[in-house]
Amino acid sequence: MHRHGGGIALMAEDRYDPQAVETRWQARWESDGLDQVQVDPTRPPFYALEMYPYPSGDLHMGHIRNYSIGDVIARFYRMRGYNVLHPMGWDSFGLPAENAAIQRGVHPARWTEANIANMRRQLKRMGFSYDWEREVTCSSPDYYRWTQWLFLFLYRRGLAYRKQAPVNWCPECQTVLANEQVVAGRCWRCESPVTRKDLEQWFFRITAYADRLLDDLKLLEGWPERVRAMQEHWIGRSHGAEIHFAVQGTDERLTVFTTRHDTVYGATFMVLAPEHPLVLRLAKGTAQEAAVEEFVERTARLGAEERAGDQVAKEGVFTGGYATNPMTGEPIPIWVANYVLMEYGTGAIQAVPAHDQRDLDFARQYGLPVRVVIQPPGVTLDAETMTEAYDGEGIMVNSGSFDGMPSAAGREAVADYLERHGLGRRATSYRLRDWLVSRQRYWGAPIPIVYCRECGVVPVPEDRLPVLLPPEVDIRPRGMSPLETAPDFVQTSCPHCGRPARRETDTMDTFVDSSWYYLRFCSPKAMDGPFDPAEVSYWMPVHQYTGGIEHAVLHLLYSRFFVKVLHDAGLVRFQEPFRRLLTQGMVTKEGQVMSKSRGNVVPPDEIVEKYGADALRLFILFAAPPEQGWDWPATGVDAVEPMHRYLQRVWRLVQACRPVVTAAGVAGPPAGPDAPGAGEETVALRRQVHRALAKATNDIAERYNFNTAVSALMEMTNALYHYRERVPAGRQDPAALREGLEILLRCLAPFVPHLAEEAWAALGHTESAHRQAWPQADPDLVRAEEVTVVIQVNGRVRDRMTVAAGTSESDLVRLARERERVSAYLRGKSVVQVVTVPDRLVNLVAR
RNA sequence: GCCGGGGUGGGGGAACCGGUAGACCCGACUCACUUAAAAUGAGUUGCCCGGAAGGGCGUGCGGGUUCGAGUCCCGCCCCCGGCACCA
Repeated sequence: MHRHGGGIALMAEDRYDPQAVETRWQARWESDGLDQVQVDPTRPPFYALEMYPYPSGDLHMGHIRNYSIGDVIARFYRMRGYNVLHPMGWDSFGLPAENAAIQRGVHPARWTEANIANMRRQLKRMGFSYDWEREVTCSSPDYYRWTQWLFLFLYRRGLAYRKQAPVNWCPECQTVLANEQVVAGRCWRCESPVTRKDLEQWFFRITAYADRLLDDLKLLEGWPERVRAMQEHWIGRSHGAEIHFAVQGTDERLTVFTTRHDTVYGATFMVLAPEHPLVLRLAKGTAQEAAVEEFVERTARLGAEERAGDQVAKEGVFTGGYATNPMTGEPIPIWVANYVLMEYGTGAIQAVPAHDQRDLDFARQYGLPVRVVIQPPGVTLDAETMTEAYDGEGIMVNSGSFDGMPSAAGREAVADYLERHGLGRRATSYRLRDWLVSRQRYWGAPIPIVYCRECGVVPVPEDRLPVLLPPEVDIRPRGMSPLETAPDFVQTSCPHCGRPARRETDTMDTFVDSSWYYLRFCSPKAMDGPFDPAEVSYWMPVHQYTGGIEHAVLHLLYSRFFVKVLHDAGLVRFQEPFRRLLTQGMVTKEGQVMSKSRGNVVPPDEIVEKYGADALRLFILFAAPPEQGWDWPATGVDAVEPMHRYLQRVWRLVQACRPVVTAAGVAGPPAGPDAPGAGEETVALRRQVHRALAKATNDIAERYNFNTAVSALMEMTNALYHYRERVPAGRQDPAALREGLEILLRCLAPFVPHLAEEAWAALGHTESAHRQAWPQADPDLVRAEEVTVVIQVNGRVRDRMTVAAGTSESDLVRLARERERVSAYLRGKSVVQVVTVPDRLVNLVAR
């Protein structure tokens, strides 16, 4: 055994210095325009997109993870010959800028600019390969002009409208919120309990696209199941029926929505939502009037959480009115209760306590009758004593001429009957509501609408866009739009008749900005429209979108809606914006979200300073598969150190091999596995290198398992290191070493672009490592020559043997039975069955 | 409650189609180099019994299918994320 003492020794000055190397190459790449792209019809496009950040001031670990993943994908596809669009921009409208302005007296625009400058610096320092020429900033007039244009585009298509409605109000943010932005009754941003307000607001008619948004989820095979499930649930389509109930003593009728019209004979009472317009009218003049009024008033005051939260007890009062069950003709009492929502269905339900748990709870609480109309298989329900409603399928009973019908068939039969007799009709209901886009805040795109006393609601003509945000406005929140306080903004003339008119003073939800930014990136400087159709048709749809799961419903649903509208107008050819979606897991610290207020932030800047961007990138990719949540280790910044050590190891390897592999005559291919001169160790090395290459390629392209791709590259490094260290110099093939090193460096390029480039240049290359083709694994080398075959006796591993790959099954069995250790286990027994898996195992079943 | 994802060494995580459980990295331990330490390199490291050879146990729990189960099936438990009176 020969030993080299200190291994691959290096002089101190040869240490890899990430700070110097990384900044040097960043400057070089920038001046070379390495990452800039144009449409090129001769090459296949690949649009690699990561969700653009809100410019909060600093990159956090979630960004680093998101963008490191995206950068590997972008660089990988570039090396595979694709023309890769990889842009970055800023989701720069939004509340934090205003809050900072209020707290520190700095204008939101200035605050935003400063944050963008810092975060752009941080992104560049990470070496992400963005085409910065395409940077978009959605708070810039060049951008929001087109956001306004798109608002008008929706308006002209009847998809933007104004209505008076009860809306979610966040008292902390002093603005309204869309349903998607209310999480468990609280504001998604500040977590304050949301209250209700009755306001006239602008909405986008996303419900008109509910069916397509739902049905087309099936097309999104490249999306994670959980995201599709979340959207499916959010849209919440239910097929059922509307049934009309006549209100006794009036001409009124009450319509309910139900998915269980097969249970209509069991409807023993009705329940209305407290906001239902009929509630007060029904009670009027009855003994119940005062009680109903009191109840309605009391529930109206409550916020969403207190009103409809999980732990809120059901509560209601009898309205004094009766309806007629259209099937039985019986009078049934009409109640009002907190568990019925005005927003869903018709705001009224038929209560079938025997077959709906909520109705049963309510019926038991108030002593209302229970009637069994569906008989489950094998059990007999007792209406008097049952405490659990039976909501499954069964046989209809107590249901007149429908008795004996299975419930599924009964639904069809009842629906036919209702339709035939004008008592109701088949209907579909959705959870999805229209998207409320008005915001009573300053830092957003002004809604481009003017109100004229003569002409009414008048859109600002497209050629007068953008409607600019006035710079000097008192933005302190006061429950109304800050733009109200800017007379020069508010007072305008009607674009239609020229008379004095008022501008709309609300701004748009910032999710409108992000619903189309991916289109703008295709032609960021387009002057004639939000995007250039030719450029968009080359790049779109996005091939790979990477971002946080928190946008599973919000941003991803809104963007899908926008694309469908644009598609219908013939402006884009595709139906879906994002072909493949990768949602990376959250980075936490001690199980908690990293945040300044918690004081558990691991600052990327510090890591970059200490170990370099490459080490940080590699660390976060190596730690866990991208979809998985992951907790930053207790060692904090220093957790990255092992990756720094690995990069030093790669560098030492390259330095040590350099004189040998760059010597004259080494450029040719190494001797093949069958060449007479090829030493055993050399072939073994090449097998290891090519096998690791094949694994890394597959892990990146097919599985997005960057952690295992990195581990394959580490194994490749170890194989090269051991070859160089342990094989006697005379038997080392410099060409094989060179081949291995060059494969390694090209594979490392997407992960650690700076080190790869520096080492690539050190091997004498003058063209960038990032302009190289991704290496191809040689199938002859990937294929194993010798394999370890496991020998089992009765399913337990008892021995292993090394045989030539492809050894026949009969030979395998013969060889296995010859083994001493195996025969010891077989002594006194007879083999009754033999199972072989070629190249893997032999299992001898003996008794 | 419903939907989605998990539970594997001291830690992060591998095992892709039912076929060598624990790749790779960290930590720990031993050794070399060093006056010493760091760095670097060589090695050991799932648990238990054993001096060793060797044997037994082992992927949340209980069953099952199979020559063979981390992987498939049935029934549970726990953790994370989403939704939550949606009729």
